[in-house]
Amino acid sequence: MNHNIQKLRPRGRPVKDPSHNGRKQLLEAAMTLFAEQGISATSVADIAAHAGVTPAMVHYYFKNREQLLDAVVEERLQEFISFVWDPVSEGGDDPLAMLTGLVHRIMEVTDRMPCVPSLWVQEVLSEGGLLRERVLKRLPVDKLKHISNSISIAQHRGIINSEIDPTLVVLSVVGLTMIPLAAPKIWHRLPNVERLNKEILSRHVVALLAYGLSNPQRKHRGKTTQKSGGRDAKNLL
Amino acid sequence: MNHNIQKLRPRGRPVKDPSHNGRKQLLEAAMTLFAEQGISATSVADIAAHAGVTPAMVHYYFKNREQLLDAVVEERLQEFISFVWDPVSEGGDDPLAMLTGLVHRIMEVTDRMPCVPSLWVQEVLSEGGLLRERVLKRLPVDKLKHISNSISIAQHRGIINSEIDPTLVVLSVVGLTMIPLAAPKIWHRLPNVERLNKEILSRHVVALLAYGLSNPQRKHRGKTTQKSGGRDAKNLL
Amino acid sequence: MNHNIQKLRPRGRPVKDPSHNGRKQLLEAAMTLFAEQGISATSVADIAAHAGVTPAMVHYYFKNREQLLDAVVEERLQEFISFVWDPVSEGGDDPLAMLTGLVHRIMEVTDRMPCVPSLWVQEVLSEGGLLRERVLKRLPVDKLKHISNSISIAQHRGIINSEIDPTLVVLSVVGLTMIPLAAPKIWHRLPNVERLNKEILSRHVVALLAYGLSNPQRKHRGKTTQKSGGRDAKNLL
Amino acid sequence: MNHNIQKLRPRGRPVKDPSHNGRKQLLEAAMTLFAEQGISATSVADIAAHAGVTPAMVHYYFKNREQLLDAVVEERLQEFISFVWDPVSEGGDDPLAMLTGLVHRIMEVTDRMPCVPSLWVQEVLSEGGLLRERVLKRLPVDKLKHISNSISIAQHRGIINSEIDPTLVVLSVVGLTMIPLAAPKIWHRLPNVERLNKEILSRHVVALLAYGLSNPQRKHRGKTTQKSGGRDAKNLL
DNA sequence: TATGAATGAGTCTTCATTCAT
DNA sequence: CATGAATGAAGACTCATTCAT
Repeated sequence: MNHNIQKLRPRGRPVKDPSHNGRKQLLEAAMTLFAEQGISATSVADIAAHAGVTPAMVHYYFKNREQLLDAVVEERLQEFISFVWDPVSEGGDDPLAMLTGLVHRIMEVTDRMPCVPSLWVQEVLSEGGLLRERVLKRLPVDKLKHISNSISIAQHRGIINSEIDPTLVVLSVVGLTMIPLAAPKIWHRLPNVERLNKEILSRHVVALLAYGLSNPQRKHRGKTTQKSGGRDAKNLL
Repeated sequence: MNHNIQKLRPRGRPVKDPSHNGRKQLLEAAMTLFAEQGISATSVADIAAHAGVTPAMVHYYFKNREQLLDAVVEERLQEFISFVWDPVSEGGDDPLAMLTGLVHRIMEVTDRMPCVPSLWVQEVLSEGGLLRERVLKRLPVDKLKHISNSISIAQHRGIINSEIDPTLVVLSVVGLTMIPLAAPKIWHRLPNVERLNKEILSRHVVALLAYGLSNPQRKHRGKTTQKSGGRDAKNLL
Repeated sequence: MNHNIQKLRPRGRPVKDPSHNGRKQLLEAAMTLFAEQGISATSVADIAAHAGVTPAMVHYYFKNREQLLDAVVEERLQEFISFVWDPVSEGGDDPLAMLTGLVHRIMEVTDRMPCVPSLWVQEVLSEGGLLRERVLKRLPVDKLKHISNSISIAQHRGIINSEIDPTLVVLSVVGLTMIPLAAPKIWHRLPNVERLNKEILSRHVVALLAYGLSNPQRKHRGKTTQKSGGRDAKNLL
Repeated sequence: MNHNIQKLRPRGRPVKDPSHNGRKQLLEAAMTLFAEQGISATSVADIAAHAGVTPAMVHYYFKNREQLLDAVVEERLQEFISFVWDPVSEGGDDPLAMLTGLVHRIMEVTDRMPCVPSLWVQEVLSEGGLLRERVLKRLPVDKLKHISNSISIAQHRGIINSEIDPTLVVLSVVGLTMIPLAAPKIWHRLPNVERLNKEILSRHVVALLAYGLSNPQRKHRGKTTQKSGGRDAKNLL
């Protein structure tokens, strides 16, 4: 408004915080707010305010709300997907190893990108998620297939529990990891759960995937269960 | 508030379908749309249109958008919670039985209330979920505690895998069931997963909880794992 | 809704509070709320709620919001006008007597109709007052003229202050009485003014009209007034 | 909050009149319409239309209807209050001089701010006036007290009519000036009152305050006043 | 690069009014 | 006499978007 003040400053590049990259900050603000409130509940003005600029700047950098969402996927979620999935070699054949690898990498990458789980749960996994289509196109379908195929094979060899559904396993991994990571704040309020400790979560999920609740060290396992069938989970304990 | 302008056409109620309960239909429409699009993305007008009435009717029956959300929780989600949790007796002491009970009841009740999982994932589990506070107040904290306590005890007796975190188990059950139920449409698009079959899902989750991927009928289990500790899941298969 | 209960009661006149006249109560509620909040700020629903009935009843009795305003004027403000103006005989010729009469009757009638001053100030005197047209038609123009004529004549005779504008006098009376009566609650908040005491107000206004601030008993202003006391404004002229 | 629909036509700012300050014009429009119709009867859209912009602009400049009212008080009525009251020195001790000063300044300032009297009558003096609280906080309580105290003292000295209520005098001044100024249009319709002439009104009010209807020059009321003319109300005390 | 002013469309909510019961 | 259900219009406010500067 007060243009007189401008006149007193040197021309050319305006006085500016050099460590300040508008686009990146806006993308960061968008990620944060989208994760906190959901995309639909976050206005362009919210994002601008959170980054300390005017809403017009959001359009300057991203043209569109729609293209801002594109950028979120291309520049952030893609990184997440790559980090988690790239190491899954399609030649590998130990399903549990592949799955625990997924779990560990999900834990690792969410240190750097803490917004992702919340975003993923709300905007990818949910029915009307605004990023779903965009993200689905970027998932490594071949690797997903490879995992479920490996599990099928292991089941036929009697190595893996035949009641497990091979095509649901990756989804189970996602559910087991992303849900607790998505809303850490909430779990304080449940009894005994204090802060979400990622090491504990990681160990918990891996253990569950490996043996479920059953204690793999228990002696009597093997023979007895053979008879009684062991199939009836209710007899486990 | 200029109430003083003469209106040109008469207003009021036209013909009416006699078999028709406005409030219930609106609540149903709200549930459906909230589950499909998320609450923030669903306008009062959307809901009204879906129920075939004018937006004003939503305010007639619910006064507020906020109170519509209250009604969703009080009249729908409470039913879900009760159905799933009421049978969990605090005297019971077999954790796996309690958990499989939860799983089976979640499957059963979502036949009648197919919108719930999507709603739950988006609006209860997510960081900024609009129903979170409302729902959290209605969760049976004592029963949650009871389950985690039972697991702890079973762990000390060597019956349950000590790497499992007792306080995370219920959340794991939620993640394992709700995520696949929340967005059935999407999974067609992943390889091999056609329609979500609840029986298969149910068996899968129960199996995972009981033994994880490991095959409970395998003979050599027991002694070998005792030595190697079985701790390193990567060595399992 | 529950018509079965109706069947059990005797037919004919329904069980009803005999002292309950819907129309009158609604009119009363309307007066009260119009005075408190202004007409524009008062909805039909407000009025109905204040009278303990449904908004539809307001339309049952008054057909229209507009016709409710008509009723307020015809059945309430007309009474006020008549009470205040009817005794002003067009044959009388003592202006101050006529004015003090107005003042006293305004005070008297507002005991019975405490809402009127507020209504008058907001909806008759104000630029866009919603009752203005309706009320103006009912003012006794002849009597207004008679008063200003009487004052003119008295001025020519040297009896009345020549700087007084005859046509503004009645308006001055209105301003002097109605403004303090219109918002009694507010004046507590000004220094020293506790409750509005009508006797004090009445004496104040009459005194002001008679002599203004000047002390009629002051010696240099004339010996005669000393005797007659000058206290009784009615004796002034 | 469905922000995700593609819009068909571009929006944004079209041509613009360069000689034009949006905020000020809106405030002016608001003053005018509030005075004409009352605040409750004036919609944001009315104000915008009167200023030749869209309703959204009102929210752009004032955020809120409520904050628009704040601005009216802070930026307009405060000016009025200051102009009228600032010159009232708390050291002065001639009550009538102070009052006639108030009258003259009210007349003067309403030339520049013709909307104020109507606004004041409707929204400050009236029971449910929407500006009442805001304005009351800004009245110079000390000066009000000072005036009523001065009158009390003068009454004890026998200089001022003892039937006058000191605390009601300022309110009387308000009623005598504001009511006629508030609705000038209406008074054409009463007999003889053509256009409201401020000089006449001013002289009328001052005369009324000084001597009421009584003629200060009347012989029997004192010889002295005959000489001094008595016309100048300021000489009264 | 950055902003202030502006807009049309949409959202939530309230309102006066109607009418079958 | 009384109400519940229903409506179209209008109210306040928000939003994504544009553009001159």
